[in-house]
Amino acid sequence: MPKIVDHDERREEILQAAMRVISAVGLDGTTTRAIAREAGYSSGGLSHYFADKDDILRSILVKTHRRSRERQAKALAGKNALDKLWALLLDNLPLDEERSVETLMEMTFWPRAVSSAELRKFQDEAAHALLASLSKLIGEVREAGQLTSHLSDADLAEVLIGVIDGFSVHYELFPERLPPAYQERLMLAQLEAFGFAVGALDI
Amino acid sequence: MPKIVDHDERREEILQAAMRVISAVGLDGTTTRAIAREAGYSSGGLSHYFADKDDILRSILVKTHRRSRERQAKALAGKNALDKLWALLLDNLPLDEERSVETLMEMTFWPRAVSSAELRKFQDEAAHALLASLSKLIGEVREAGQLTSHLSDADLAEVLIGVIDGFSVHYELFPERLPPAYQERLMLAQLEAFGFAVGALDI
Amino acid sequence: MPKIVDHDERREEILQAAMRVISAVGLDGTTTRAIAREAGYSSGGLSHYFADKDDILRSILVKTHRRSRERQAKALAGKNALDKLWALLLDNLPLDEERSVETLMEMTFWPRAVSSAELRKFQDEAAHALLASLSKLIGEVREAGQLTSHLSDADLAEVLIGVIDGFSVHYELFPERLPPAYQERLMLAQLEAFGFAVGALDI
Amino acid sequence: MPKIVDHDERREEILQAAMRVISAVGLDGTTTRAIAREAGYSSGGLSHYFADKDDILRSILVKTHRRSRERQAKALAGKNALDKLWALLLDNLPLDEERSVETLMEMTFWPRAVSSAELRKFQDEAAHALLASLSKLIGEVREAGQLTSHLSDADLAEVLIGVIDGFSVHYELFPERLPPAYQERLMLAQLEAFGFAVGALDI
DNA sequence: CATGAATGAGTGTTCATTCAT
DNA sequence: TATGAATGAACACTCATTCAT
Repeated sequence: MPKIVDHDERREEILQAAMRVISAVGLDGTTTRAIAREAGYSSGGLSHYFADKDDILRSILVKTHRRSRERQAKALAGKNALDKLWALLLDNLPLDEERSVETLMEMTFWPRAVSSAELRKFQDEAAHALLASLSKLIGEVREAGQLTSHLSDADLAEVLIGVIDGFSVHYELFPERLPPAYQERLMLAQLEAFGFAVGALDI
Repeated sequence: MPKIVDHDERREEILQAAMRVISAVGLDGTTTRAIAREAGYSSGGLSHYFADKDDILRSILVKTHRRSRERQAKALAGKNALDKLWALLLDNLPLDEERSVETLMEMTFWPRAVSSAELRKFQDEAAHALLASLSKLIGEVREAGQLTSHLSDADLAEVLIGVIDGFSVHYELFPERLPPAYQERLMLAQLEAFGFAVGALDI
Repeated sequence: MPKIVDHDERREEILQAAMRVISAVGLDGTTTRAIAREAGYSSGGLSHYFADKDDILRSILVKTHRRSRERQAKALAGKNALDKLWALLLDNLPLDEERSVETLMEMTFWPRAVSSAELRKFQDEAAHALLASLSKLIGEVREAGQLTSHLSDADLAEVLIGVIDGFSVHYELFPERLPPAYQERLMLAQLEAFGFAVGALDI
Repeated sequence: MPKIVDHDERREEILQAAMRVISAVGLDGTTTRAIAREAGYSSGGLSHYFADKDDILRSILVKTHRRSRERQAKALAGKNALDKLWALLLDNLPLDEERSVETLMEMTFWPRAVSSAELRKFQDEAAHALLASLSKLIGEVREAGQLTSHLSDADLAEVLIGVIDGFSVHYELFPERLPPAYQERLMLAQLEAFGFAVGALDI
């Protein structure tokens, strides 16, 4: 009997290792050897689990997005529209280690997406999905009489996603300037400023 | 008798060429040869003007920030506080080709800054400078009775810089989703939501 | 209690698989994994039957030559010298699938033999054996009064083996140009031209 | 002024080096590093002159065929059909160092051609060109009344090209068995056997 | 016996950098 | 100054081989 390993589990471990390496030295400084070493393999050991380097990188994004969707599904369950909106916003901010790493990966791939149609398409779809979710929730909040802004749902969603990604960048670069609690407070102020009934939030 | 060349001018040309290359193929795909060719030099010709590749990249950021400061100095001259604030915000958005390229460079270097203390320090100083400028102007606007928000100047500055960088990212990735006019309109709505007297703006 | 397998049989199967792989992708593109997969084994499974890759390749030649000898022994049995000669010539031409594959293997190993003394020795012995057989048969044909050429037996053998290998190469590269029937016809013409009594052949 | 080199000359030198390496260790054992070293370059030095390894290998064949054509053009000039035919046959045999190396290259690429359509096409065209030349000359010889064979021109050409390549293989593998003079004598016997007026040859 | 995970040397290739001209 | 030839380290990737299970 040969040693049997759980391929999905190994892939996950390797992706975690890859993300650690990227966090430490940047995407450009990331070599397959470094990933292999970090994951506890020798130089060619990753080939059992990933076709090539690009497969690893792509898989990081796929995994990150899937995790994010799953986490949000849980975070939003059983809430009213306003609380859902709040939960969705928080979930897209780098408020804990897990989301911080996801944010960093996202940000790391942004410049690459500029010159890669495939990557851009991937990011585009994710951005549209988030915008659509935000818009829908904002519409529901408005219908519930908890929003007074004259801006359209789409406009509001666009502003909110902007703040999210802006905070994300600044937090990754200067974590001490935007600690999680501060991000939350500012995001809440943002909602209040735009006429959301933040007093009704279940915080 | 050696040929006399204007070093600063040549350096500037080379940096422009480098930025064109980076825009086209991304920072990772950028080679010194490609920069040299784009600038009209042969492979080793840049060594007279830059110590090495890193020197070129660093210089792009230095130049970009200096240009930005100079442009803002002009844009802000002879205006009242509210108009200055508006001008400063607009100047940091990718509303024309020049600022779009600057934004792209900035964004391109973000992930590198995560793993480079030197780069991060550079970005940090620039961010603090912008935050300080914004805070100061916001304070002046408040003193002029054109701001009703109960948020602190610093908090408001932080939110505004967040929106700026968020829009920047989205514009570079999906320019058609956030055309300049739309960015302006949303930014104006943002000011209005936070109680700035946008009616008094000289637009 | 270990599974009992017929080693020789397994070796034979593996060699057949190896020859199929070589035919399909060439000797350079042939990997041990590909051979193993083609033979129905997993990656390391061949090690029970062959020491290493080279052992497999070497064995292909050994096997091919042995097969060829056995086949010729049958083909020549009970014939007169002229018919034997004809049968031997035909047997060394790629006139059917089996001989075509043998020919391809032979040809595949030719360039390797140039830089491998061991391989060259092997090929040399085989060539001498064939030359000797041809010479002997030619001598017998001549004694039987069925050959008028003034060339020596050895010279005639050398020319005939040349034609065989020339046709072999061309057939493997461009099979449609030298279909089996055409090869036979030309070989017969060759014999006739050199004064063999081809009319007496039992075709 | 930079060091100016003659690119064509350097390419030629590199190809010569590559051919030496191939002759010594075989095509499979040939690495770009070995070629570079043999040519007097360091590991990456060939990239100025060849796009990649395949470019080098392809160029060897192209060069070999071109050289062969040029040499034949000279060898055939100002001769009658029979002498031309003889010259063409000799020129395609490995009778001196230059032609021996060409033959070895040809033979080295044969097995690769089996599994490479591009390579096969290249070899096919060359073979057809030679066959056509031979056929045409044979026709002219026949018209001149110097050929009595009842075989068609094409059939005769096919047999002759077969002998050529057969001798080529055997010479490369066992040079001492088929020294140049012996090859010539056998080829002459071949012509005589097929009814060519070899007595009229200007040897 | 058979599996397939793991190794690690070796490959082709790229590219920042140096430097003689 | 400018050229472009040359270097050599680094990279992603392949693959024969080993070996615990």
